[in-house]
Order: sequence, then structure tokens, then C-alpha cells
Amino acid sequence: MNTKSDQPGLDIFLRKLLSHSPLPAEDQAAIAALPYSVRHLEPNSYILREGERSGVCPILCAGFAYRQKSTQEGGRQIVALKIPGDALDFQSLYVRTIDHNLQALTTVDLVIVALSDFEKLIANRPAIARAIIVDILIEASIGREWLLNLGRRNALSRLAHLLCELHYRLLDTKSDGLDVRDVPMTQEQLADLLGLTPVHINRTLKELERRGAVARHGRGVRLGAIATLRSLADFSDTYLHRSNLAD
Amino acid sequence: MNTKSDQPGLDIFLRKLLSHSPLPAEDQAAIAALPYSVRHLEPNSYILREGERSGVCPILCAGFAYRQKSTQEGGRQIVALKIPGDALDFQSLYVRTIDHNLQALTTVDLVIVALSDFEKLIANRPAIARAIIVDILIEASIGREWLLNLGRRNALSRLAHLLCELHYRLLDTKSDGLDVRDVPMTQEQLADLLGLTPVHINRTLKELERRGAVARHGRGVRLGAIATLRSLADFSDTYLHRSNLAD
DNA sequence: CGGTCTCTTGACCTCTGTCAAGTAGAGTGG
DNA sequence: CCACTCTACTTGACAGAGGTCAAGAGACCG
Repeated sequence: MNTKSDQPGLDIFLRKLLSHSPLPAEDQAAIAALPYSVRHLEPNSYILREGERSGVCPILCAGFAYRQKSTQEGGRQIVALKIPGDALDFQSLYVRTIDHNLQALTTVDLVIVALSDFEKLIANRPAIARAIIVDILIEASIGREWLLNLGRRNALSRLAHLLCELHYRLLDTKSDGLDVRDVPMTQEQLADLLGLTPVHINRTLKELERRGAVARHGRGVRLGAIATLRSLADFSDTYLHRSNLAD
Repeated sequence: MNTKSDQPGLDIFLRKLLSHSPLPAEDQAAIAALPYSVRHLEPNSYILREGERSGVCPILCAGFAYRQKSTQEGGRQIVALKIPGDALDFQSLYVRTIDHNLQALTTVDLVIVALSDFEKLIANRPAIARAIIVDILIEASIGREWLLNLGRRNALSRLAHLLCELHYRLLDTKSDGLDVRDVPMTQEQLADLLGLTPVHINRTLKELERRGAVARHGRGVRLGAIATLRSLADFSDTYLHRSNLAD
């Protein structure tokens, strides 16, 4: 089932885990030896749906994905953003009913691992259990910062904050060839991320450009001076726990 | 160090874990045998502070507590609400830098356990590791629903939604003598929970009362018909994973 | 080169915030 | 039991951030 080394594989995931948790060589080998299958999806494809029961944990090897929930009136909110290297569904470890939708933001390459295989690793290898818990806790910490963002910052800071977060999270795996400064979302998706409307994202983006925080070419948005963005955003990267190894 | 049975102890915490995860008798005994100390705190006391490093996991035996973050401009957002039986700081398992503040909402009784003791249990007892992971994941799921609440619901639904959540979460441990229908927060705290201002909470509460969703006496607020609240809130309790054992 | 999806822009509206003054509970001390 | 005080709640007038609607312009695709 495993494929050649230039195909999507588990190495980027392993690198991501090692960025926050130490793993002995034999545990690294155990992860590298996990059986998996590969899947390629187009933008907006559903990876998992609310209400389903999951038996599988996809790993995002290339591209972006997001978790999303909607109200009955149709309001749609993106509640998490996943970047290359991220495991997409530790949320379903031992909790099989999925409470949100998981969708591809761009075209994505996935590597699919059975949740039961992860559960076996957790039961038998404490260092892996630890790494997975840390991974889950860091996603939870990001969620808390997003709550602060939605609850207490205005549109300008909110957007600047999201862009800062993207910048620093991508630094950790710095994988693909694509320019890390290019924002991969449409204005509508930015709206869904930030609890705003596309129209207001447009106005806010224009204001960020006026202040030199982003540059734009055609439909594309590119990050400008990170210092400018940070000061607009009231940003501190503590919540990303990027230096957990040093702790 | 352990105290008599009418003092705060670990039993309510154990009950909470068992409500979502099965534990063999010897694992239950291992939890009951954890060394701990007891602490009693007044409302608004800090339990943990952002930036500190934690070595300890308080268990909330009685009363309410919350996690809270602030922007530099002073905006304050409550990002999680904890009820009796909840472990307050699994967030610091293997991630010792605290990224938020933890405060008592009411007077609280805490039982303090060393994080290293939990880490030993996780390494040696898979069923306990599982239960703790489920606990963490359910808090994360609640966080996602709150993001939807803040991002896409108006003040009336938002408040109704919070009250519904409180109602159903309290059903699971139904501990104290105090009437579970009494809302333990001030209007200012409700504002901090919902990303609103105290003034607007006041107006919204009045509207909820007008619609028969809550009753009020003096400063107190009491839940009215849960069906009314649910329909105002667009509420479904799936995200609380209350039936995880049945899964 | 036509079709479609995204982005842009302006006019107008509304939900929630701000400010400020007043009222009512709850606890304290006399 | 009554004043006193502190805090929480209440209310109204006004302001402003962001939403809504609708039409048009630009990008990108086959």
C-alpha cells in the first residue's frame, strides 16, 4: 500500500510531530511503518462530514483544509485551519461521531491512516501518546485565540491576526514550493474564517493594503511587512507553542 | 494528605470521566489513589496565570471556573467554562507554558493533583490515557461550537445557546444542592462569555424574559422552558458528545 | 471569446457599542 | 431594624462598525 518516496507520505507528518515533541528512533520508525493509502482531492471537496462516524485519520501532505460548522439559518463558520503536515482527525480518537465538516481549501494530497492504528500506538508507546496529545492541545490553544479574535477584535485586527498566524504556522514546516506569503483563501473564505461578510473583507483588505500590511496582484493577496501586521493584530505567537521542545 | 469523605475529593472527577469513558476497576482505583491537596478560593481568584509554567492540574469539585484571555486594548473574552467535576488543566500536559488565565467564577473547592502523576498514569494505563484524551477532545468540540456562536449568531441566539449548553452540561454530573436552573454568572461575565457588552446583555436578557425563555428574580436569572431556549438558540447537543459511551 | 466565478463599489440599514445617569439588591455596622 | 455603601443592574439617547442589496468590472477557464 505504501508508495514511492516522491509520492505523498508520512514524513512531513513526522517532521511536524518532532517540531513539538521528542520521539525515540523506534517510535519514529513505528510511525513511518504505518500502513496508509493516498488520496488527491479538488478544492471544496468534503473530507469528513458532520454526523458521520469516522474510522480514519487523514494526514494533510500538501494543500490546505479547514473545519467548518453552520447554523440552521445558513451562517457558515470555519473553526480551524489545517496546513501541510497536520493530522486532520485526531478529534475522532475514541469519539467517533464527527461534530463538524472537514473540507479541502485548495487541492490537497492526503495520506489516510486508520484511527485504530493510532490508538494502538497510543496504548503501546507513551512518547507517541504524548506527541499526539500535544498536537491536540496546540490546536485547542489556537481555538482559544480565535475565540478572543472573534469576540473582541475589530475586522482590521482580526484579519491581520489571521494572516500573522498563517505566517508563523507555515514557518514550522515550510514545505511546498508555493510562496508562503501568498494567502490561499478567497475573500469569501476569509469571511467564513473571521465571522464577517465577503463585502467587509474586501473593504478591510483594501485598508490593509493602504497601510502597507499586504500587497495585491489580480485576485491574489500577499503578506507585506510582518511587523506592520503584528502591530495591527496585537499578535503574540505564544499561543502557537512553537518552542515547546525548549520548555 | 487525603481527607475525609465529606471533604472535596476525587470521586466527582472519576464520575465525570466514567460518564464518557469506560475504566477497569484497577484504573479507577489508581485514580482514587492519586495524592492531592485541597484548596478553597473566593470568586474572581486566579487559579493559573498566562505565561506561568504549570506543574499542577486542579480538579473543580464545587463551583464554577473559566478560562479567559484579553487583548492589549483591554477586551476580555472568556474562552471556556468549567463546571464541577472538570479537570482544569489538562491543557498543560507536556505543554507547560500557560496561554490563558484560569479564574474562579464562584467560590470554588479545588483538589490539586500533580501533572506528573497524570503523566505517569497516561504512560502506564491506556484506558486512562484514553479517558483523558476524550476529556480534552470534548472541551475542544465545545470550543468549536463557541466559535460558531461568536462568529455567526446574533446576541439573542448566542445567549440562549450558552444557557442551553449550561443546562445540558450540568445534567451530566448534577452534583450540588444549588438549583441547576440558576445562572451563576453576572451580566458582565455573560458579556465576556459572548463577546458582547454588559449593556447589551441586559437588553437581551429582558427580551429572553419577554419571550418566556428565562425567569428573573432580583439579580438572579433562572432558566425557563428549555424548548423555547433551544429553538431560539438553534441548539443541538451533539457537540457535547454526551452519549460517547453508547458510540 | 464567451461564460462563470470572484472581486469591487456605493447607498443604505441595523445591530450592538458608548456614554451617562439613575435604581435596586446585598452586605455591614450601628 | 435602619442608614450606608458597594456593586450590579437598568434605561435612554446617540454613534458607529459591519451587514445588506444590487449592479458592474475583472480574472480565469475552456
